[in-house]
Amino acid sequence: MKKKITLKQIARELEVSISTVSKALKNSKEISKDTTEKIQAFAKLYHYKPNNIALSLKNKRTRNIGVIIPDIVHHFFTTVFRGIEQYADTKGYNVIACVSDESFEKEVINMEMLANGSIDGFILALSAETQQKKDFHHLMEIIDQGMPLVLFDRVADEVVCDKVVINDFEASYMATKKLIENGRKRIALITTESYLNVSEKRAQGYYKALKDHDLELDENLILRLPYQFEDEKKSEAFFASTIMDAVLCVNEIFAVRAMRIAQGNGKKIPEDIAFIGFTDGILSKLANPALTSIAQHGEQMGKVAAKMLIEKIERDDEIQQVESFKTAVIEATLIERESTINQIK
Amino acid sequence: MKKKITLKQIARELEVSISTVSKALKNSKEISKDTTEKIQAFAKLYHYKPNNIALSLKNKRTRNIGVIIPDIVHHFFTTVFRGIEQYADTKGYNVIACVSDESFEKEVINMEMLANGSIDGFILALSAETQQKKDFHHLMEIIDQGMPLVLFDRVADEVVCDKVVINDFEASYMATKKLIENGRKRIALITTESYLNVSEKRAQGYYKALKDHDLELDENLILRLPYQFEDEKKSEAFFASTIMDAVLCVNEIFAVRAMRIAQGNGKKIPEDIAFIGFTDGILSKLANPALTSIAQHGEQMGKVAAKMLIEKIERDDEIQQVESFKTAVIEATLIERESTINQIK
DNA sequence: TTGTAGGCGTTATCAG
DNA sequence: CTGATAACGCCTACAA
Repeated sequence: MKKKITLKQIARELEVSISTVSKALKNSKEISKDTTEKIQAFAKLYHYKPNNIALSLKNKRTRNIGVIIPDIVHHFFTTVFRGIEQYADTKGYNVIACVSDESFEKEVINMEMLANGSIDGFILALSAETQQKKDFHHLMEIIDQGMPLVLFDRVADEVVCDKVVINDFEASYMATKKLIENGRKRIALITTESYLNVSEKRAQGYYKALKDHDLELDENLILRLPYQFEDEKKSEAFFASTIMDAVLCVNEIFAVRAMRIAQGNGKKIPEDIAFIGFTDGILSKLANPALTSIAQHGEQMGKVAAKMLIEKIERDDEIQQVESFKTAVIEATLIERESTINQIK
Repeated sequence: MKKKITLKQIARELEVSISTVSKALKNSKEISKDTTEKIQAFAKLYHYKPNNIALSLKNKRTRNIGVIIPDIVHHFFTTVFRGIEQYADTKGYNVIACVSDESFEKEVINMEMLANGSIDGFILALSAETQQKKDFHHLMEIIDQGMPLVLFDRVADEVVCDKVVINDFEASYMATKKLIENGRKRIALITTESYLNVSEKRAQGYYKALKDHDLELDENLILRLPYQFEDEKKSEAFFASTIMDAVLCVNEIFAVRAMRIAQGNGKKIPEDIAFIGFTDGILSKLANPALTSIAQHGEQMGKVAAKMLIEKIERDDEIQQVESFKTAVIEATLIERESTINQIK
C-alpha cells in the first residue's frame, strides 16, 4: 500500500528543495530543463497529484459548492441537483449534497457544518419548516460572512441574495385558464397545507384565472394536504363528497394519487375529470393516463443557479464590487398529455 | 461583512497567544478560569468555529465521504443516497455526491478529483460502461492508496473490497416462481442490453425458476432494452409479436412502461398479463394498476454501506490490521400489489 | 538556476 | 498557567 506522495517526499528522493519541485511541476522556466524533466518523470511515475486540502487552505478556495435540498424523493429536486452537478462539473467544482428533510434544524446544522471552510458557496431550497417559522438567521449569517448564496424554488423575500424561481403564478394561471377554455366549470385545487411560497403563488394564479373568467371561488373545491406522509383518507373523502370536472395539483405526486382515487370511483380521465399537475417528472410521463403537467425545468434551474453561484464566487475573488442580486425566472411550460385531451362535454 | 474569525484574530484582540486561545476553547485545565471564560465569551460573540479545512490538513481526516452513483433518475440510487446521507449525518460526516452518468470517464475523473484529499472514503456503484469495459484500474489504485472503498449494487468480483448487494438471484427466482404458481405459463423477461451484473443475476434466477418448474426457456420471451434513452418502438414490437401471460422486469421503469403498452393493446392487468418489477419506488406504488415489485431496500443498503465505510475509516486510524473484506447481502422482499392478484385463468 | 522563509488555521509538544 | 515552535502540504516572494 503506497500512500499518496507529497512534494516533500519527491524533494527528498531527488535531493532537491521542495520549491524546486513545485516550480518544476508547474513548468516554471526558472528551473532548468534537466531537473524539470527529471522531476516530472518521477512525479508521473508516482502519480503525484497536489493535495486539495492543502490547496484549499492556501488559496481559501475549495472548489466545492454546497447544495441543500429539502427532500430527495421529489423528482423535481433531483433534477435541479443534476443540473447543478452537471454545470459545476464543467467548471471543475464538486458538489457537496445535504438533505434537510424539510427540517429547520437539519438545515441549520448542515449549513453550519459546510460553512466552516468546506465550501465556497451555497445553493439551497428552503425547508418547509423554515418557511413556516420564517426564521432566516442562519442564512443572514452566511450572507454576512460574505459567502455567496443562491436560493431556488423555495425562496423568501426576507433573504437578500441571488434567486432562481419559475413563474409559478403565471404557470398556474395558464393551466387553470386552459381548463376553463376546455369547458371545465368546477375546477378543484389540491395544494399543500403548510405555507410553501410556491404553493401559495400557484394558488394565487388559480384564483386569478377563475376570477378573470367569472367563475366563483368555491372553498369546497380546495383540498389542502400535508406535504409529506399523507394518508389517502382525506383525499378519498374529498373526492367522495365533491363534484368537479377538473383538478389542478401543485405537484405530480398529488396529481397521480388523485387520479388513482378518481379512477377508483369509476371516473374517466379526462372525459369526466381532467387533471393537471406541477413538476413534469417520470411520474407524469408514465402515469396512466399520462398526466398533463407544468414543466418546471429543474435541470435548467440547477444550471442557472450553479452558474450564478460560480460567477459570484469567482468575481468575489477579484474585486469586491457593490453587491447586486438577481432573480432569474425560468419560464414554466405546459406539457399536454392524455389527462386533458380537449374534450368539451 | 465580517469574514469568519480565526484563532489568530482572537489572540490579537485579547492580547494572548494563539495556543492559549486554542486551549481555552477546548476547556483545557492548563488555562486559568479567568482567561478561559474571557476567551470563550469573546469567541461566542464572534461565532468562532474552527476551520474545517485546517483541521483536515492537520488531522488527515476530512469527515467527508464521496459517493458516486451512475444516475440520479433511477429512484433506487436516490434512496441509497438518502440512506448514506442519513447515516453519515449521525456520525458527523458530510457526503460529497457525484454522478457518473453511466460513463467510465466521468467515473474516473470524479474519483481522481475526490481522491486527492477531499474525502476519507468512497461509496460507489459502478457505471454501466465500467462494467462493460471491465476496466477497474481506477478502483485498484484507490484501494492501493489505502483509501476505504465500499461498492454497492453494481459490483465486480475483480475488485477486492467491502460490498453491499441484494440477493438478486434469489429474489428473481422467487418472483418467477410466484408467477408460475399463479398459473402463468408464458413468462417474459425484460432486461437490459449491456452487461450489468445485477441484470445478469436476475436473469439467472429467472432461468433457474423456469427450469425447476419444467417450463422451457423461450428466447422469444426475452426482451433486452438499452439501459437509457430507449424509444418505445422495440417494446411495442415485442408486445405486438409475442404471446405472454406474465412479465418480469429488472427495474420499475421498464415495468411501468411495459404495462402502458400492454394496456394500450387492450390487455387487462393482471387478468391477461401479470407484471412484477424490481425496485419498489414511487412509480410502483402509484402505477395503475399498482405494480407488484421487489423491494431492494435502497435506504437500508445505503445505511449499511455507510456504516461499513465509516467503520473502516475509523479503524484505519488505529491499528492497520490484516485487511478483511465483507459482503453484506440485503434481503429483497416481494411486495404484492394489484399487478399480480392471484388469478389463475 | 536553486533554495529559504513565511503563511494559510489548527493542534500538540515542550519550554518558560 | 502561558507562550513559542513545529507540523500538516502547498505556494510564492525573495534571497543566494
